Amino acid sequence: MLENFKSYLNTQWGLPNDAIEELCNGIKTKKVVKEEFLLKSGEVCDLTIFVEKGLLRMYALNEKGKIDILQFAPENWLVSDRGSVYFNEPSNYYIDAIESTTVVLLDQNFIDRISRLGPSFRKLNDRLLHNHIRHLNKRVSLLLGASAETRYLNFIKLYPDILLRVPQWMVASYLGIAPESLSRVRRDLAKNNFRPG
Amino acid sequence: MLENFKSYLNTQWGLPNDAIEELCNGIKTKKVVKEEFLLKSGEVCDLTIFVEKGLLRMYALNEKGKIDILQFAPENWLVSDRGSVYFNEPSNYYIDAIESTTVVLLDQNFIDRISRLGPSFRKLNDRLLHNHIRHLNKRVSLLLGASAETRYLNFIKLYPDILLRVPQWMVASYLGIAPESLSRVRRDLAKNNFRPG
DNA sequence: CCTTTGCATTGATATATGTTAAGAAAGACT
DNA sequence: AGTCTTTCTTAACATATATCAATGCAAAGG
Repeated sequence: MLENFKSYLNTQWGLPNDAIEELCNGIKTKKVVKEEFLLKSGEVCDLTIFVEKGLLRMYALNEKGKIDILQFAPENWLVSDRGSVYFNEPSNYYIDAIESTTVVLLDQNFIDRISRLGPSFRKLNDRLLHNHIRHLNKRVSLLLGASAETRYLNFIKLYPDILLRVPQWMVASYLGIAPESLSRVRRDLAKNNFRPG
Repeated sequence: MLENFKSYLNTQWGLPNDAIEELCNGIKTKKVVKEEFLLKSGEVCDLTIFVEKGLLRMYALNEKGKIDILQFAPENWLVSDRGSVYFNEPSNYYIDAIESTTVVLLDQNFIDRISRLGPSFRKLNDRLLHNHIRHLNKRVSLLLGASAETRYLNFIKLYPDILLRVPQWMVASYLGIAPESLSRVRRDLAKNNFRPG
């Protein structure tokens, strides 16, 4: 139970095993069935989600009422609307389960407790924030200036595992193109002897 | 001299005036002429730039060799490739001056000194990071699912001042469209009695 | 086992946006 | 003032991607 989370606490947070057991006592976990929501637009997001097993997505609804996927969150990922948490304001995003998923819910109480154990949480969180910004900058620049094909190739390199776990239309949604367009991009790549992986 | 920066230190960082004078002693400022670079792709970014007066931009070159503007930085803004600073890796971005600009260069030495003055710097930095992520998430979701017109209208609302200070083709570059397309978007908006401001 | 449902693919067509080229307007420089 | 440069606009045309509709397929559920 919670193997991934405990291993994460150990390797990423640098916590010793006894502290981990201590921490995990009052911890909230949850089984999320496919299509169940952990956050809906309009709600204030008050927690960070660690994915123990399974796969989540975070998305927005666009002006045409369609889903735009901002990010996927497979095992060992943290996902949250950080803006909503930090500024305590309603979120514009949804987080739900693509697969049946086991998550660890990190609320303010947990953050407080882990912060008291030393500065390592703060350091990790700082790294996560910077990494997130770096990643988003890259994403923005690809969306600004790269073709659908380039964006798709980049996606494959970055998330080869996710590619195999979600339907193609979700990849298209992440890339900002129609599923039919992605199908054609793939056909053209195949024509030129491209093989993923 | 450095009025904006000092006022920023006071109101945003919550520093008292004597501490500010103390801090500003060894500080590095720089006059940047139009088109002069503060960061080039391939360099490791080792500082954060505060814009005292003037206007900077941060951009990437796309696969066609064209400029994609990630952000503008007018007075009282901080700009930096945070990823490059934090992970000490080469940047993919450029930062240069759109107008003749006076900047304050915040290097590690400055950060160290200001950190010693108390926890308020840390808190502000944390807020800046979260705000940045919130902003980038919004930008990504607009690029994923909104039309050029919607993105332009959003830009006007968000940066009415910048609209008047940069050539239209830079706005187009920020929006991820060709300058001719922006021209058409504007014509169509005008046709329907739209007036900015 | 059959039906239903969701997904991927394809073709035909539509639309938004890009490209090229030209000219007009506005600034910058001498 | 005149010349050069940059910017903006417009038009004609090209292209990437979207939309609509139909089909096939495979997995899920009765």
